[in-house]
Amino acid sequence: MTAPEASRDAGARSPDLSLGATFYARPVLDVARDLLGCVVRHGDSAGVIVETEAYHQAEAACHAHVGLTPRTHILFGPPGLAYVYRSYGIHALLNAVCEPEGVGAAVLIRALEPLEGVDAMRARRGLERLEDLCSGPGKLTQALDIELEFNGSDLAAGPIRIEPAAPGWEEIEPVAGPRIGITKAAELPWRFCAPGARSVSRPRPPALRVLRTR
DNA sequence: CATGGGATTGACT
DNA sequence: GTCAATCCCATGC
Repeated sequence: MTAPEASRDAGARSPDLSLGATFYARPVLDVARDLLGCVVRHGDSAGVIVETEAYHQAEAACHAHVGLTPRTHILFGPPGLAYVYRSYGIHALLNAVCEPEGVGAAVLIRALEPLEGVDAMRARRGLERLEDLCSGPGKLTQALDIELEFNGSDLAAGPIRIEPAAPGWEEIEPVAGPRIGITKAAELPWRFCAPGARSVSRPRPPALRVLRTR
């Protein structure tokens, strides 16, 4: 995939070991791939990112495509902020603002592998099975208690934090496919999944289905 | 000010 | 596979 060495060097870490603004200031496709394996933490719960999607103002599926509005201004702001919005009137979806300030782009966090605080996740989701807790963009925000109030918050400073991937993730080749649930620019292969992950949302990319038969 | 669409999920057929 | 639930906000009258 991308050059992991260059990405790691470019992705400066803040003192608390969260990923810093220079990590997010890069091309949104690079960030979407490099976020696989990173850890989203909020309160006592945390999970490993196993699925992302990239959005950029140049294509119509991105909220920033319409330009600068009260709703989208966060997307054009400094990289490394959280963009949280309500989807279908029901779910809060978590994004990481990317590219330099002035460019509207973000990575949607679509699925996590539960890592810590699993019982709290179960309580908030009202479900038991591990694979059902964070296997979707609306599920993971419910599991981690992420709501609209965190829109514009700093993903390095918290309260929601994204931490670097554990060693070894830079060698993992993401499975790319078309983005899910959109009608515009649906042909772009800007969805990225970690191969072998059990908590990827549906529909699973064909490449993952093959890996999981037997 | 009214309207309509959307980056979803879960229940049901 | 189909469909309803339900809310923010952009757009247009």
